[in-house]
Amino acid sequence: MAEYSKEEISRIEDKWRSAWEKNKVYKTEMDLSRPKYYVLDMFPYPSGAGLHVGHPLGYIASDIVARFKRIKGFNVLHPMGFDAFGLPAEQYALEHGIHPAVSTQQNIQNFKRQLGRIGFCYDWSREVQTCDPSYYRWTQWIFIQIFDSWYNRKKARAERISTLIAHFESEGNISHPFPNLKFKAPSGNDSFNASEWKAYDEKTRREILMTYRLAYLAHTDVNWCEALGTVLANDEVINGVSYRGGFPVVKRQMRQWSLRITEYAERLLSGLDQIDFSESMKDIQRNWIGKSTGCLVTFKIKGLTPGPSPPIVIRAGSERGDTPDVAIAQDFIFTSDAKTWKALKDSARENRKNPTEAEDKIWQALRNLKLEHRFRRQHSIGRFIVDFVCIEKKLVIEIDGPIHDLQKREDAERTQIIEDSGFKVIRFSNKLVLTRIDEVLQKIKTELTSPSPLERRLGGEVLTVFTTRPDTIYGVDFMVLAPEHPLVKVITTEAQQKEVDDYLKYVESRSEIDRMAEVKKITGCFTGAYAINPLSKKETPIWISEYVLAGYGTGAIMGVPCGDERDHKFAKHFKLPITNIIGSFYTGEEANPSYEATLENSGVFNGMLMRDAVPAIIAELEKLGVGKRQINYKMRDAGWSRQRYWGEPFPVVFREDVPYAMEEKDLPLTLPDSDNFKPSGNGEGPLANLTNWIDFAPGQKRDSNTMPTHAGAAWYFLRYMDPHNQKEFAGKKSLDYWNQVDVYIGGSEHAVAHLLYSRMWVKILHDLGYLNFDEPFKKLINQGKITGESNFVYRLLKGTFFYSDQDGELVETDNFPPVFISKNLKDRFENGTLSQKEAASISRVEILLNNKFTRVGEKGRVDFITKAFTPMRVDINLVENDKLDIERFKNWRPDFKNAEFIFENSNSSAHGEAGDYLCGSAIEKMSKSYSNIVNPDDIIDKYGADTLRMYEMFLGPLEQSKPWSTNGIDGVYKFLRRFWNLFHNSTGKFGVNNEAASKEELRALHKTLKKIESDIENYSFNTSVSEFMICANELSSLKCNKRSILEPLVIALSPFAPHIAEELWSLLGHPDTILNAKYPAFEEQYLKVNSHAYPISINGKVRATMEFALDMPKEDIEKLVLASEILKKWSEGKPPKKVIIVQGKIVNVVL
RNA sequence: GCCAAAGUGGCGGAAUUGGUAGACGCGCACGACUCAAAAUCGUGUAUCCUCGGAUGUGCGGGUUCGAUUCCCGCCUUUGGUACCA
Repeated sequence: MAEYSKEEISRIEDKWRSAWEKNKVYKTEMDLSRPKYYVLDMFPYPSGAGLHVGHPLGYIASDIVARFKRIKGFNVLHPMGFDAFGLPAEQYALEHGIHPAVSTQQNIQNFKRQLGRIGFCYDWSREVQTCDPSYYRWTQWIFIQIFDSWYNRKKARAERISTLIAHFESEGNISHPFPNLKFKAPSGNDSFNASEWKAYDEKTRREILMTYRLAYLAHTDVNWCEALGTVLANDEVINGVSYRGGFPVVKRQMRQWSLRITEYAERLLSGLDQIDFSESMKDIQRNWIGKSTGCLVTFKIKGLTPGPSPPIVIRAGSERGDTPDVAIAQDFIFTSDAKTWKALKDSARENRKNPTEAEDKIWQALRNLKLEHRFRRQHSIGRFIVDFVCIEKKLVIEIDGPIHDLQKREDAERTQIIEDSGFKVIRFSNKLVLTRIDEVLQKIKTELTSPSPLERRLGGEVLTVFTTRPDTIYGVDFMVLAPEHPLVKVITTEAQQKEVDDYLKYVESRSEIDRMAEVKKITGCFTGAYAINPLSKKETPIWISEYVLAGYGTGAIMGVPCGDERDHKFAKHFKLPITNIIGSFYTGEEANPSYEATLENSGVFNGMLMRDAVPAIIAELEKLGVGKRQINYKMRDAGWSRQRYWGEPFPVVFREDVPYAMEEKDLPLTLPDSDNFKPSGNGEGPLANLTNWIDFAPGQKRDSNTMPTHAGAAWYFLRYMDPHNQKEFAGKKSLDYWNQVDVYIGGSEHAVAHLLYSRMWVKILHDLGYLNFDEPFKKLINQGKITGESNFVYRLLKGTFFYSDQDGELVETDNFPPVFISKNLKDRFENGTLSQKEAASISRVEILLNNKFTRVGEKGRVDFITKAFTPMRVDINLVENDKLDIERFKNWRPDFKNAEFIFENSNSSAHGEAGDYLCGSAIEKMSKSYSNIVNPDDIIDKYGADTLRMYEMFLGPLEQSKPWSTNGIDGVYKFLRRFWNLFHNSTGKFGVNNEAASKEELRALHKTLKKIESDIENYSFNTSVSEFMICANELSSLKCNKRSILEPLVIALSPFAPHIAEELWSLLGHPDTILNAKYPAFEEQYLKVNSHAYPISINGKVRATMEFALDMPKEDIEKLVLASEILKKWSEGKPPKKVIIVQGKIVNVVL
């Protein structure tokens, strides 16, 4: 005796949820005898705001797929977990003093409770939480594997670092040059050989290996916010200022971990062809990877004749003590600034008095040689004192004593800094000087006779650019360097020095905000130098400009104004001549980047189509040895350090500043418990505050950073396969069986970061032999975002209350309660179209406030003298149909207790009497901070989980974003009731009969079975809900309550509305759960019709329909149509010109 | 700016190897039941109209017997990206 009422729904749903849990129906085991199917949701970050109706959209869809695949006979893996490390919990801890571990667990419990109510078929025994040490133990383990790997470009795969060491030992790095050309061998060369490698000490070797590791430590930019004293994540920086507070953010270098994802650029790109992601998703990733094919072209720099090589002035560098600035000055020699010079003077003198044996030996030898260049000893350069220096030849000689051996690293740094100032540094060991002084002197002589570094650069150095348009090389009118380009220091002429200095200063002064605000602003400066075009031999001026980025390509470009818009603007702005190589394609007004033009003014390439000239010119450049085919990627390596507490600690130990991976047996490195989450203030993470943890053993240090939340999310789908494994991140058998995720459903906001990192980690694990697949996700579906409707009240701006005092002066006061004005009234007030009545209503409030708040001695008057109102979001639960619930609003926040309102309805009194306060509204994303969250619990309380599930699907196509609205939820609710009623008689008693089904009934059933199946395969759930409705409507009108029809239908409905389906299934007499039923096969025979109502169109307009048998030949149809009354009526006697008959579709007669 | 997706009744949306545009639902209107209301059930519901018809899928063209669907050119919205040579 049951009606599908609210009480009954809640009884049924509760009953089955607990039965499912009790019987562990969702527990999944490996079963090699059955095909597997892996359905995955993007696991949520458990926020304090709880689940809103947007979250379940994707989860419902995946749940339908999982349940459908199960009744189709697959062994379905459908797990859920939590992405539980992250910033919000840490910020919450800072604000409320609740430990992230505690708030995270609370939030997870709440999420699980909410998810539980919707009836998902998750196997919770496989739950993972990224913040659980038993999970992040393996995140750390994988990190170590990545750290212990390098990318073998020859084989295009990751390998163990041991294989790299083997290469180094047998042949140095000749076959596997440094991944980044910036790196040099300790000798200063681009490569080293096997014997050099063998001679390096442990630290040097480790430093070299670091430049190859797939997880590596290097100095990289962070977003430093001085005002907040902390480092910010990229998404906490908006337009160059901090997301909170709007403080300026600058780039600052810090030593951090990065993942060398750039090595995988090509495979991440080509892998897209094998996976089923939407085209737009692939485009976003392709865009991000940003591959461009082109070539490097080297231009000779026209020799400069600046007279004697200019002396060098070194300023001691900034307080932080990094690289000193270098400038070329006119007259005097100064190798430190005055202050540093002074500071170092005494110790230099001291050193000169007490030379080491080796130093003394060299000094005497140098004097005896009577060289034409003078050496100085113990001379300060920048902030260093060097052993010997020849200023004229910019040569520094350093003797490595026993102390030097202990500080190789510092020495290398020091050498670098000194060399950056234009000196060449040569080092000799103490031992060498003492035993083989001749050899040493010979080396010094050779150095003195060879050109100085500056001369060397000027004479031999070339300017290399990257271009995707080598075909335009004859159109190069100028070259542009990034301001940071190292050549700038070298090539600038005396005449241009000041201008260049000023420009560099300007660029430096420009903050991120300025640059972002004025992206298209054209600035630049001529260096005075010229480059020689390798093909046309033309000399073109070399400029610097901030529109050229140091970090991409070579940091230099060739300017082709007729073919590139930016180059064109640059040329116009600085009035540079423009060479036209594309004839009429260039109008003089704007650049034309076409490939279709025929080349002119291009020497031997004249007359060639640009498209064809690209390879031809590359070939020519390669032949001349001045060009090389090159592929560039926009993508950068992924910064992997976060200066945060609530994340995975890096499983490394620093000894003498060299990082070593922790041993596997020592994992996990657990996050130390602490209540101090404040940033350390010096740019390091909060862990830096825990010195006991950082300096855990003598001579050993830990990393104060933690990993980003991407780390835990990069592999969680693998852990689900074998979540309790204590020995491995997942067992090989499980990995092989469950394999790739068959369908992954989640939001498109993870298009780049999460999906790229997951793909990269899987590729690495694959390369290292742990996985037999190298793409994690076979198919990706992006569910649309569900946006919410926020409501606004309009508060009179603070500080806009005035009263006039005794002397009639207006005095500002804040002595008044908040006043809110109704939406439409506010609009009219703002644009000055208030009616008289409304104006009166407002002045009534003024009078009222006047009476209420004017104090003794404040003989004043309240005036609204501005029209400024602040929109303020109000909790949507206080608003219904735009009307604000005044009483609840007053209790909402304490400071609104005494709020005053100016109501919409001007007829009613402003205060105390009835009137409506109307709120404004806007569609925004659902967020706690917008107070516009719609909680699925409320919907379930009202309609039940089945209705919620079907309604969310009915809302529209899964992938489409849409605003939440409950309009129409009744339709779904009514459908379920109607469906229920098919199984019950008018008194609510359950009963089906066993009569044979009619043709119509069978047709209705099988049409639905077919449509549901194909809709689920196409992720078109909104249309499947429609189909169920149509079917229920048809069966209702057929008054069908036959078991043979209804039973299969319940199975088909069960993925969508599992609770009602399970109840009906049980009422139908099945003791086992419907989850173990089989999806009924549809049979084509029931769908067959033998005739079709052909629409008869005349001249393309449908005029009538005629019923013909489907197998009627065209000729017969034509005859019948031509003879019909319809045609007679419409042809008006005109003879038919042509008759088109599409069998089973349409007839069209052309007159 | 560039790249991508999308524009269909009052609303959510359906239909694309080119073949009856508006399925299904909401809303609305009318009717049945009821003393009444709710619930439920039934009927109708793109627009215009001289009631025969005409128009209609963002706008303007084109291809076709036939275009929401294909092609060209615009407009608008949303997402991605931001001087990437």
